[in-house]
Amino acid sequence: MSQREPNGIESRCPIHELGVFAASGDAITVALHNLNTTSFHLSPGQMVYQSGTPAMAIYVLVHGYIKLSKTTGAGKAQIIRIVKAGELFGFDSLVAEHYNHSAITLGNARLCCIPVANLNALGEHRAEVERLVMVRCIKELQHADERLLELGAKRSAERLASFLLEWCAEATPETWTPLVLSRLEIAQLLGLTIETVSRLFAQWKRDKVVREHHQAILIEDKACLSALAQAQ
Amino acid sequence: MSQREPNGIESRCPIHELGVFAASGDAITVALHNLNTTSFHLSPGQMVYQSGTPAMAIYVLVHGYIKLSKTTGAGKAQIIRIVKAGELFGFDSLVAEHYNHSAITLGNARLCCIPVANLNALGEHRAEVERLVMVRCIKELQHADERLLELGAKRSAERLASFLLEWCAEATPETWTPLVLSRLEIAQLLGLTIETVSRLFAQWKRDKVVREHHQAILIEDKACLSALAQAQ
DNA sequence: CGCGAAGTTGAACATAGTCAATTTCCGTGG
DNA sequence: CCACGGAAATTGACTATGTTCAACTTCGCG
Repeated sequence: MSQREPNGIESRCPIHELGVFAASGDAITVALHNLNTTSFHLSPGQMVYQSGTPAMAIYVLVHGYIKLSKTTGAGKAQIIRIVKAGELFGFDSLVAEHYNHSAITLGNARLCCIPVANLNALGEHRAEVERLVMVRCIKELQHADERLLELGAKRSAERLASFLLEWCAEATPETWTPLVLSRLEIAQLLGLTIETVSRLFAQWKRDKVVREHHQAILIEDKACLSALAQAQ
Repeated sequence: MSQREPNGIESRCPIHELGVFAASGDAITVALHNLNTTSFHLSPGQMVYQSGTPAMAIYVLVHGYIKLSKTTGAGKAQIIRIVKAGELFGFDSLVAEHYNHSAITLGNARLCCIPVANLNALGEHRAEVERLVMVRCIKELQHADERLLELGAKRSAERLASFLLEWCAEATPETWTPLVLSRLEIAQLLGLTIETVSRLFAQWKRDKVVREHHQAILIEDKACLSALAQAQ
């Protein structure tokens, strides 16, 4: 799967600089060079892989955001996870024939493709890389546990409040955080409808809990939003 | 083999006979003996580990069922996963200080505890075992994806129908499947209330879609239930 | 039997969904 | 630079799905 950049040149993948493999020692860093991976750019809304398609590579997101989603028999979509820079996705390729969800870019993205076949090139370091993958996978599982709790046991306001708090987790009280998701995408992530999300935003803007400018948001009253996230 | 014995006495763990490690070769099977794990019995409703508690072991369920659950700040519980015989749980111990959910038996259970510290005893085979853990973990992640779709994008009837179909997946048209979950537990698994679950069961019994005897169920009209699971 | 827990059922209610009408936003072309 | 067009978002009115509350029944077990 070798997509090309607009200029047609693929660039070396900065895989060893990424969070995923940041903790690895020198030996493994060197070994990763053997993967000879390349990074490439994708435009907004492009598909990295589609659900049901043969799974042959695991990916590292270098820059941007990716949404992983699944669709119901009736055509209703659910966003499974939002992948952030430095994270791994496409684990399916390590155990299954096909991907069990689709991966689509949100905005411009740069990612690094690691064909599973290339893992053999790692030789003795393969185990170390697999260990890193295992660790990441377990963390995703923990994250999934949390999301299951959100979807199964929380109301609309609690879900959206929790989401905003997590999304803006790194923001200081005065920094705006780009909201790369549309209302539809937020709805698909939280198991709600566009209208419900829109109404909650409107309410909270009136109540001076959050502010929204172009595509960015700012939490004005974090305490209040935390309370809203905690149910009642 | 797994001998039965009263509470308190531990017996050799039949870990190498289990589904988790069934695919492993002879070398790894021998290596697993080095873990020197023991299996033990738990009564219905006993806790294996509690959310927030130090995580120091990964478990293999030898016999019975375990529910993994999480609780909301407001005290509302969500069942994350039902562990079946032969499956692994407690992955958290491999990456985190604490478990992020609780594990409780459903009925009598026999399980095998693998303290993560003991993995060092595996020596060169550690990587192979970790690979097996990684594979299982990825499969759990796929399962979690499916559950997220259920909770986020399906209605009550679809969720319950899907659950019953999966639960009775191995049943032939005439075999009864023990339903080890109470109405409350089904509700907590599907993000519904006891009453909603009860009403759906009542409806489907009237419509001759399912039958329920003591603690067992039988799907009478699988086609109909499949249709119900598919939304509309 | 008789008790308590689990499950069922009904009626009222509330949360979120649906449908529809606007409005806002944003990119494109005149 | 403005006007236009289409997509996204907002808002309102209505509806429906599922929850809540409460009464009642059934089940399992001493």
